[in-house]
Amino acid sequence: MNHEEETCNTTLGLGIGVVIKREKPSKNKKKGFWLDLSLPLHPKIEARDDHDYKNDDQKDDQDSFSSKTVDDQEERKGASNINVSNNNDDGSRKKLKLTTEQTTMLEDSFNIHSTLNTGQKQELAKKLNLLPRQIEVWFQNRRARTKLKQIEKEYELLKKSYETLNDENRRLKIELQEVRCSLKSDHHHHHHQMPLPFFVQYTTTTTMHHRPCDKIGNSGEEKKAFAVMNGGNMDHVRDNSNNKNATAAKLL
DNA sequence: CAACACAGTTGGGTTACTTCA
DNA sequence: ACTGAAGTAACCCAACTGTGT
Repeated sequence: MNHEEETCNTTLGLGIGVVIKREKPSKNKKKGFWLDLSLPLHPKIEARDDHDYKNDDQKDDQDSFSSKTVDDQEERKGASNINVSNNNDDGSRKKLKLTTEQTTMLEDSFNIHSTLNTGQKQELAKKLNLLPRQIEVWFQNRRARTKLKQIEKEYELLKKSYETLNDENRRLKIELQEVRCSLKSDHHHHHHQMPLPFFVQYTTTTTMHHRPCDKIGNSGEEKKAFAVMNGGNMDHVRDNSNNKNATAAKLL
């Protein structure tokens, strides 16, 4: 198309006509006739915009079903397949819906191997009466879906794990608060030391210069909780019962 | 350079839901 | 209050583009 023709094609007119409105067919939508008074100011451009073609070369690609590979082009020559025609009469993109049988076979094949070599692709395409390119695209999309689902699963697991730790952290903070209160009142009224729970030192920021492992209690429960606070690592858990009372004194 | 994988995007089709006459 | 048509948002998925290997 020449440039002048394209830029000058802006006619203005007044008219009335019956237009069949293009709508997506739907089960709950009935077809009908529409009286449309709207007038495209630039029909040629509008028609192009519908399909979002960036240039003529790309349009050509679309028309040839993006058959980039020799395989596909060869395949197309002899194809009498309805799936091969990619565009509607009005130029809009046709959406292929794979049959249940095709999907089942593709799924079965995907379960065996998530990627295909050229031979397998050709064979499957022949079996399903599709283009190798369509097989390729299906496998790409299928891998993407699998990956997405995997990521979603991992996200849920991490979220659960985070919530559990958060709850535990909140619980321990409350417990610490209670212990501190009782210790303070004991110290004030009776002037003698009480044994401190193992975790006191690790949940306060004032005593972090001490190695955590030196202040941990000796019971199984204490060790486990300490490991949780250290990301599940039990390596630093060791006998330190001797330090507990001294730690309590320091804290006060 | 061809072939391929992958991430991201586009657009057609479907479905569930809402609004309104 | 009920019903059906129409509008819309959300979703799915085939197909595409761009990039890297």
